[in-house]
Amino acid sequence: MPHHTDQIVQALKEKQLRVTPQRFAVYANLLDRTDHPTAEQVLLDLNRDAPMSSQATVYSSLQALYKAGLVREVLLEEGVRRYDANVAPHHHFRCESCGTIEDIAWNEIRDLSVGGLRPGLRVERYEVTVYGHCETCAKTYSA
Amino acid sequence: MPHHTDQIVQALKEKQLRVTPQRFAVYANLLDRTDHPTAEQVLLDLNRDAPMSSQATVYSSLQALYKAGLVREVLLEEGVRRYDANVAPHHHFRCESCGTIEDIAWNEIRDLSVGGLRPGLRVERYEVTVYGHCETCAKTYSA
DNA sequence: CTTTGTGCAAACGATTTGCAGGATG
DNA sequence: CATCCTGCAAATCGTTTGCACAAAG
Repeated sequence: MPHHTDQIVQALKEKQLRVTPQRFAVYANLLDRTDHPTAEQVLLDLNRDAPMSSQATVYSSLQALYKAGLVREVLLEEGVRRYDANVAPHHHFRCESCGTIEDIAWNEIRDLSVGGLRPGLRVERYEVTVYGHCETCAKTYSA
Repeated sequence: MPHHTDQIVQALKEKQLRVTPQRFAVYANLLDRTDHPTAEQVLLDLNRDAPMSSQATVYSSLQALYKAGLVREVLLEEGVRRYDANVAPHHHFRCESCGTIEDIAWNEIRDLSVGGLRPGLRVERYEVTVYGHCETCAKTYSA
């Protein structure tokens, strides 16, 4: 339980978001997982035990959190929109076999020289996506 | 007209794809543009003068070309699937103001050390996405 | 001629929206 | 107590599919 109720409430309030049970639950859920779930996965998780939220509300909560800058969207597969509560700059690794996505800490990829691009372009930020196979899949489908 | 009819026909045949007017047109269209269009944009372009192809056919042509490895999908915005006939490895620049996407030649970004990742991960390839503002937008909304 | 592609319209799945009732600040 | 949120159902949008006919090899 790495995240305190108070911290979450605090974060929401700072962003002028009303603290409702549903919105709180969505954000807490995202903070507690690192698997970049989709809206539906969050919904399923929230309603695992007892009904907690509806589809429409999860979508709107995610949208609110996104606009507030508390979560980011991760787009690495066609037609799949994932969410991530880790908003600090970082990169991603995607396993081509099982599809899992894991974070790569920002400083694990260094020395990236983006300075040499066409002059006139104003570079603001960048992101690296690494594709390959995770441990498990590398073993299973090894080669 | 940088691409010859014969080359296109040749490329399709090599991939065991039947050469139909529609499929030819879709591929030729992609080869002639660098703006990473969506399926709908390709369709509109093909039917600009006279009806040339249908929605379903453009979708299936793109799918066939994609599976054959003649085009790639580019996913930088939520819910927008773009296509690119440049299948050589390269990076992308996306203007946050006008949304245009342009290619960054592979060798324009060097010295990327992907070796330091968690051992066990088998890295196959990577891609860099750079976000910022293009010349035009940098001027207009300058800061 | 056998196989594959085309085009229409209907089907689909993820996301969004309209709206009435309910909760938040 | 004014504003914003929830949840339901209907609407939307891009993409896919079923099928009859046409074209490619």
